[in-house]
Amino acid sequence: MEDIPPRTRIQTENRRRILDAALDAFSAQGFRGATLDQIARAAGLSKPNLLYYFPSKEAMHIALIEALMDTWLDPLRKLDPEGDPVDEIVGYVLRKLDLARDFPRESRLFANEIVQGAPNILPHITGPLKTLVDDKATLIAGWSRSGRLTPVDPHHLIFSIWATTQHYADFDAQVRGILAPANDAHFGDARVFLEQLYRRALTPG
Amino acid sequence: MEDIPPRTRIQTENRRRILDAALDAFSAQGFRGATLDQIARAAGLSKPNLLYYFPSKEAMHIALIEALMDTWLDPLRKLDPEGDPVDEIVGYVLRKLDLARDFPRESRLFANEIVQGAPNILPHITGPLKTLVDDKATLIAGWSRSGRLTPVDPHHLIFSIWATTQHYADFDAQVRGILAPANDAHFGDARVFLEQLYRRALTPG
DNA sequence: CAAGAGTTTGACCAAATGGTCAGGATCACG
DNA sequence: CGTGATCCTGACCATTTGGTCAAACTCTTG
Repeated sequence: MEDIPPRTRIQTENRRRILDAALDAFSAQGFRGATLDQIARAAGLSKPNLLYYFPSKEAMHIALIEALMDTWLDPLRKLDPEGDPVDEIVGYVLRKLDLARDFPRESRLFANEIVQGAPNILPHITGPLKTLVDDKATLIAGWSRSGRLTPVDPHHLIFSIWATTQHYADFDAQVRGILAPANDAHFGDARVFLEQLYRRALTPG
Repeated sequence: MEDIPPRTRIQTENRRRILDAALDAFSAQGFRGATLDQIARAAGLSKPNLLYYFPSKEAMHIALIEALMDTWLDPLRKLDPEGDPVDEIVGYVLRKLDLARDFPRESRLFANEIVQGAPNILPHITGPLKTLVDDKATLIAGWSRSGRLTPVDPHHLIFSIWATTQHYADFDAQVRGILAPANDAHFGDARVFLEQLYRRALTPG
């Protein structure tokens, strides 16, 4: 639960490098697929040195996931009850898509964890995450009731937004294999498509 | 490439049991997370016996993925140029959702593979899969041009359908954690939501 | 039922892997 | 500059894991 904050500069810097290397490894090969040797090499440290900063491989994994959860849900928290419903949701979609483009490793780390049954974060999902989602679902339901948003199941709307946006990070290999783009240009097309999809589906009338 | 077909009844039965156990293991824990001992125990066979039927762990993985690819893309192949465009696409969505409900292990196996960079199936993705998708994208683009479908980027439409439907298999742990359903009832709600989402977004006018 | 093909297994192995530890190097600071 | 705290490492260890193999068992069929 409580993190003892790093004290020295060396600690700050080395913990950062370790977590960065570990994020590379875990997101690309899953928890079991990543090895300490590999992480150590990428971080430029020796294996025992890794274990000087983190008591175990699992501790690195947990540290990464906890750090992730914080920022990951930020776009959802920003859903503003005062704004225009359709604009708010479209804005959420686009912010989430930005996250997928800018933090694909974090997205894949999360995906790996959930696909394998969420062994380390089920409590978080059924706790704070569920609370937040239920809260925003109520907001969306209110918008629907007021007629400013097409009536939809709010939970499944949120699921669909997660799915469509994270898809570009998690299934990047497939997307690139099919589109064969030289760069990240396809994110622009995805932006246009998703905005249109949700705007048309959610605008009443 | 070429499979030597099993000859005896024992071979047929044991290969089936091994692949079933391997699918359980690989889909739940990824390729590296699954162990031969675990698969052997689940299949009710000894570890050396496993390796009598398959030359290596990887051979099991490849056999599973190849078997999967075949049926996985069937719904997309069924997109009928003669049908009503919106109905065809909605039908595709619902068929894909049925697959996610009925074959979640296969979906997760595929997800694990892609998230980790599709090391074993990139050729298939850039080959036959891309060909099929490009073909159907052309069909959808034609529907759009004829005015019977809202103009959309066909590739991203297909991606969004994959994402929203497979989400219910791949992120099952998260969906259940948030909805806390006692059974598979949420698939009914997903059905209603997705049909509405795509029908509203794609119907012209 | 004899015999060869097909099937199964216990014992074993090499490599990989997460982790430990005693001691040495380096740094911060009085 | 001395000294205690912090940082780092080579050597080592136990376990796990994918895979091998010779021998034994069982099934089929002439």
